[in-house]
Amino acid sequence: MEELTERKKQILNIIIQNYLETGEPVGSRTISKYPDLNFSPATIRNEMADLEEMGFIIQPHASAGRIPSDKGYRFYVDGLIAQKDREITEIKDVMFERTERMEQVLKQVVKVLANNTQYATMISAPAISGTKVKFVQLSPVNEHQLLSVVMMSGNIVKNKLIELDSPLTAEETLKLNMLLNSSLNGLTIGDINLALIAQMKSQAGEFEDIIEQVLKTVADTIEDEEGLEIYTSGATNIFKYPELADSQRAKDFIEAFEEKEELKDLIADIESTGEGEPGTGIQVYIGDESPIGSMKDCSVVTATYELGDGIKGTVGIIGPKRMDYKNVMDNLTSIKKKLEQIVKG
Amino acid sequence: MEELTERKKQILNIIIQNYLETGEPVGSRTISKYPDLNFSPATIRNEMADLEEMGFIIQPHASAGRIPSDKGYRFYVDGLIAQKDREITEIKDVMFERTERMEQVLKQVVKVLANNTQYATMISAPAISGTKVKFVQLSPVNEHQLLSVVMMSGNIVKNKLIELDSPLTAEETLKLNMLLNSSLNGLTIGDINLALIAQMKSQAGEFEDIIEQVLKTVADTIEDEEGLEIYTSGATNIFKYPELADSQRAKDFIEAFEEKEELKDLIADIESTGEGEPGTGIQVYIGDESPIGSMKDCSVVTATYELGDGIKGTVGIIGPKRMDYKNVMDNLTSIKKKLEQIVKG
DNA sequence: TGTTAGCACTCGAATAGTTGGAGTGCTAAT
DNA sequence: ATTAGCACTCCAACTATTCGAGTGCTAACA
Repeated sequence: MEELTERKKQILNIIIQNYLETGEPVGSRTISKYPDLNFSPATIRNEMADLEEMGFIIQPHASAGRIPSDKGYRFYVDGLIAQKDREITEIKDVMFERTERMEQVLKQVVKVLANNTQYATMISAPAISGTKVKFVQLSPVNEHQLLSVVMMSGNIVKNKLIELDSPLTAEETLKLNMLLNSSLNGLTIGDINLALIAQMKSQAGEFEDIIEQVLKTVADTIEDEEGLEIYTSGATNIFKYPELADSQRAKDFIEAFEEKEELKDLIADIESTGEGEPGTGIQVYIGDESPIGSMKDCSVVTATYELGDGIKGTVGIIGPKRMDYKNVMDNLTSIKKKLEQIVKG
Repeated sequence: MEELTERKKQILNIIIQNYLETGEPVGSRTISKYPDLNFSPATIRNEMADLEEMGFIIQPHASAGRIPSDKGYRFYVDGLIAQKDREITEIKDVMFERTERMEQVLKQVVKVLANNTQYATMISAPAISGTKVKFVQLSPVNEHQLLSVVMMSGNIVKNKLIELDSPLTAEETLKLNMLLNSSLNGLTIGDINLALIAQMKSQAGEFEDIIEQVLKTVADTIEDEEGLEIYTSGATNIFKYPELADSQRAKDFIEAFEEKEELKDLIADIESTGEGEPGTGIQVYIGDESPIGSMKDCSVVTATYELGDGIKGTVGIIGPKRMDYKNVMDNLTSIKKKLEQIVKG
């Protein structure tokens, strides 16, 4: 893949910026009108054909202008991330005064962010990310019940009664115990990802139900202890963006916000991949890059905030791919700073 | 208004039931095909014209069949409520086993209900409804701040600092104190309804902002103490009903579920009006009867559950006007029973 | 060689007609 | 009181038709 010439970059940026503003496909005539680009539409068209061939832009249909592809957005966003001088948009709300409880603060944060950006927002409560599984023990209670005991670091123990469809032999129980311990020992919640779960299930064969229930216990334990609580706001902002507002998509999207399970997966993914550009703590998922199916036509921008001692949380904004990335990143940076100040100040 | 003849009742019931099933306007031909009604379409049409004149049914447009009006639904629902032999649809989920915390149970309840009915559901945590306002005191702190102190029964005290646009004279403060105490003293949260608020505001004249803030403090106090928590589920089920699924309506509806403030108003209203038919504890709001604007095209069916000692909560289902009232009422009755058993068993 | 004017072409969005059927109200006959 | 018959209405679905924005290509040009 050849490098982009300066002029191509310029045109690509114009296309993206214009599309972000208007939401309409951008044509060659429009671009040629930009003052810093003195070329005829025909010339622009040639360049656009190249850009399309390289995969940066797309033609929705033959007689329309171009819109950015995911790769195009990625180019644009990477450019934004590179320029470090993030402008701190002062959050002017009277928040963070009289912080009765962290919970209140977080609820305010998502609301303010949703208001400022007009996108959907979420935040995870600060949590210690180090809690690890120490051991797991399945013990038969009777023919139809199995007691699962999970111990986490810090000697936190949690029990759960699992109902069995059919009795388990002692040997089978032993095998399951070994599988669980060898797979889970020493792992944090962040390490337990979908791939691992799938793998364990396949190894467990017919007992995958039990695996699932044990994992649920582990998850419950960690959540209870760490309080992996997620607050959201502005999910209905999705209706502001016609390309997302059809009912099936909107339903799935809002459901993800109502259930919050998928959001937890997302946050786990974020925290496991580590922060994007060093220092900023800001990460951007464009379209399919996000692990959540119902958000494949969205972009997700997140920031991780740290309160010291490994206590951290994630705050994120989810909107259409053509979101105002700059504003969103500024807001997140600002919020991140504010949150981190709470502890110190 | 003349009484309905037996035949008119029969026809009206057929129209409603058919419309509930199909969602399509019901024509005279369709009705005449019912086995227990041996009349020609023409005869039915005459009756239908009468029913329309009386306001029980509506013609969406000139060449369509009829659909029930709110009054029609009311007729039908009243008929349902009258027949006391509510069928207890056994909730077959494994719920209520191992009730770790009430919170968990309630979250399960709304989910199960939403699944069973395919409507949106809500439940308020059981709360002591007896907490009353003992006194309210406004004290000037300085020119721009006013301290409001609210004491509730049980000697629960809550403070809030109110910002003033302009200073208040001693006389004005006294007047406000008197107004607040005379209006609020001895009232429970249920007694403080919109009408009362409006009345107080009008009496307060230019100080209505202050009244509002004081009332907010009262509400906050009660909530904190009583934990008026609301759990919801299935808000996105609204997309299943085309007549409600247009984006503006859906947005407002789902927003109400996200914010929960309006739901609290609704529950306050329910608890203040007392239970509908004695014994059942089931109440039905059809369309405009509900106090929530975003639900004017919906029906709300609620049941109040009591855990004894004045501790009670409200569980409700919100769906389209053409909801399956019978199934919904059965489900609510069943849940109500189950919840009340938790304490006893 | 890079740029541009000109032109035929394509495609979607919007608008306007066309049709068919379901349902009605009215009248006159039973 | 009931019903058959009929003219009428209106929506929903479908089918042109038009319009304009935008393209790719070719040939001319600097």
